[in-house]
This record gives sequence, structure tokens and C-alpha cells, in this order.
Amino acid sequence: MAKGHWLVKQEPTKYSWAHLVRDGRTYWDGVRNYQARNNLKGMKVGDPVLFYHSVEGLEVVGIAEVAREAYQDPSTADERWVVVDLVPVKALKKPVTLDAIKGVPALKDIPLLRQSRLSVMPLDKAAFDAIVKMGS
DNA sequence: GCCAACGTTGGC
DNA sequence: GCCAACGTTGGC
Repeated sequence: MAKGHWLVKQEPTKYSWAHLVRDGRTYWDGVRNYQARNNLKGMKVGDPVLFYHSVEGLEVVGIAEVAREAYQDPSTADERWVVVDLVPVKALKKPVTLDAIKGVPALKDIPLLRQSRLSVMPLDKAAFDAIVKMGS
């Protein structure tokens, strides 16, 4: 299967990029939305994942990578929910703000803008690369 | 702090 | 199976 590109959102007050860097690795728990869950299940080891700060910051701050594919969420006994493991790869030199993304016509249709409540979403390679480029 | 969007729940 | 009520998310 082709490599996927992804974007995950988190409120920095709950789990920030800096926190991920400090931890070195984390499992991405707390997803309780079927669409987001299905996206988690689509992740493969090695897939790059953009890390977005919602509510505070409103910017893409770094690039992480899938270290382990979907498995039962250890924070619940409910077997409907899964997590993946993420490791930090590198911070963006310049965070890419939501405003900046909105200003790019080619990025008008990404789920981040179209579906503001979705917390785990796929990006196509072009969109992923465009955001990374804006941040470097 | 407000409100729009949207997913989930529960009564019928 | 429909739909109103409710809860949560996230931008502003």
C-alpha cells in the first residue's frame, strides 16, 4: 500500500508538540469519532504525520511519524477504539498557521478547513508537501 | 465566552 | 427509521 500522509490535531494544553518531543514517543489515544478512528486504522509504520495545534496556536508545528499501527486503545476497554504510536521527526522551522493555509488556493479543500472538527485526517502528498515547504 | 457545525442519543 | 435534543469541538 502506498504511503499515506496525515494530519493530527491536538490542543497544546492537552498534549503539545513539545510534550511529544519530550516523551520521544506516545500513543495517540482519546479518539472517539468513527471517521478519525478509520483514519487511524489506515496509518502505516513510517507514514509522516503533521502535528497541528488547535484552539491555541492554530498552526502546524511539526512532523511526526507512525511508529506502530493501530491497536486497541489502552485507555478504554471498549474495543471499538484504537490508537497508533507516534514519534517526533522534526519541528517545522516556522509553524504554518491556519491563516496561512487558508491563503493557499491549492489547500482550500483539505479536511482541516472543510471539516474543522475532525481530529485525524488524511492529506494527499501535494498538500502535505506544500505545508512542509511553507514551514521550512 | 459565544456560537456554528456536526456527531450521538433516545423517544416515538 | 426519523428527527429533535443534547454534547463536544474548535474557530472567532
